[in-house]
Amino acid sequence: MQRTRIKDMLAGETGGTVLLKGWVRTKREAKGFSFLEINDGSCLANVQVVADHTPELLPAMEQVNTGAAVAVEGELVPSPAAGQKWEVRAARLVVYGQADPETFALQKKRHSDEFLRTIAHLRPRTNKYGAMLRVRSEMARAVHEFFQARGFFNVHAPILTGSDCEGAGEMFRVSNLEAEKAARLEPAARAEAEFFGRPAGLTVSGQLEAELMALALGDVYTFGPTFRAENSNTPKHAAEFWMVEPEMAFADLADDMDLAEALVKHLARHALERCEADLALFGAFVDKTLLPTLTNIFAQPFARLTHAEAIRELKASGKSFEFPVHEASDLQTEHERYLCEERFGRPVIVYDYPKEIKAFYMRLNDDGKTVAAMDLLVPRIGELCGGSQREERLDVLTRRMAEVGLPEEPYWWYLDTRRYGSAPHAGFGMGFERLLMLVTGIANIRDVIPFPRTPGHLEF
RNA sequence: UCCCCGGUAGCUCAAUCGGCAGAGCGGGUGGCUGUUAACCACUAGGUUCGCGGUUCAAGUCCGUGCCGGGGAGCCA
Repeated sequence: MQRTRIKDMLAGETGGTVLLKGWVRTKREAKGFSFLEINDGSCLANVQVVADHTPELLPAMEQVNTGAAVAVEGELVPSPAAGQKWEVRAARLVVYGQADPETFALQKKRHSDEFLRTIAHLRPRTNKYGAMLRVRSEMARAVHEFFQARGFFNVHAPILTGSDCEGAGEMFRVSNLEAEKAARLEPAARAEAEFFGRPAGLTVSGQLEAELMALALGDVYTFGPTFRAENSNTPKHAAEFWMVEPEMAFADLADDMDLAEALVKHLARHALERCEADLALFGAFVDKTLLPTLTNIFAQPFARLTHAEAIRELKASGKSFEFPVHEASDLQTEHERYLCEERFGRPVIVYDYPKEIKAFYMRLNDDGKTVAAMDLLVPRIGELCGGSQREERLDVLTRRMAEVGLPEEPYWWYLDTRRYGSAPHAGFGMGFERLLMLVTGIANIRDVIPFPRTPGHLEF
């Protein structure tokens, strides 16, 4: 007999014989029978099993505790008691794996996020993390749906890279050499001994490669892991995270902002429509304002203002910020939060930043002072997307590289795209975990990825 | 990396001025009950993060290290 997932079982209108397999959340003993709450991960809801203490069922039932993996065969019938529509009257009970109640870490009570991080191998079996993982999967699907419906191609950027200075952050070194042997070699000899014959690292961004693909396929996006060796210890940074990076040929900054806004709106709406039960859990126990916040995201256009206008808004606010507001500086976290949480009460896109505080590949505006960059800021989290129109003019690009002290040689292939058939193009990066923080209300990036990698943490 | 706060039972926390180490939940045993964060009674459970110091006496004070959280920077 085929097992029935709880999600399908509870959605059905008729009962009948079912085979149910899952993990016991709680066991309640009564006189002559027991109640089991079973969860199989297919949805947030458990199904209640009623098992009489018959000679066939009792021996197995005595082995069952919270956490055990079981199979139950029985009749799905309307429940006579309040609390659930259906329940299963057990005819057969098989225990696949027991869970010793003396040592099993997950209890029926609520656990702190900090504790659950120390048992990341077991936390998917809790309501909150099960819900997060289902939403995560659904959001990944929605990202692909969004782009593919718009004619974007999914391209796979390399994870191993030889580009030493992509500019987005500190890179992890990758080597197959034994550490002791490598340490004894001179730099040149060491590079030669490396697997790739040169220093290698893990990618900090697929953007440059995505640009190459966009200048051939038109509209593309990458969706893959990204690595930053920054010693960042904050609720919104991880050393390994997943990033969505669309890149569009024949597009300018306005197109870029339109795409980012449409993407975030689509994902917020999709979460509300397709993850209703799981989001209700987050709305009830994680962030009471979650559902209004998400609705508000697609209810109205995002605010858009230039960096200079943002500075004026901040100065006119009359607020005393810890960090002074200055025309030549990037916005501080407190500034970002003021703009989207207080001043506008919705997501905000800030664009046209001073060139000094942005990367070399961003397109120089006609004023010669600003670049066509944009940051999409959302309440609570701050920067969700960061992007720009790319500098497509070879002479301007090489001049900018010289200004910031970047050698041209390692970027010969990048510059080649500006020599041959260069075209205006634009794109951005969206941190997938930050999106999940927005959509679930979960406050720490370590809790929206199954096994978070942060400084000093490589367990699991 | 910098600033602030914290580390006590399996978990969440309390312990007054430096003076006998506590509670709830969870576990075990028994009872009761179509129960549903079940309930009632009893019970076991401690290197108070490590090291060093002050003191008659340290969970508590001092120094130091490790770990965790929050804020900042870096950014997605």
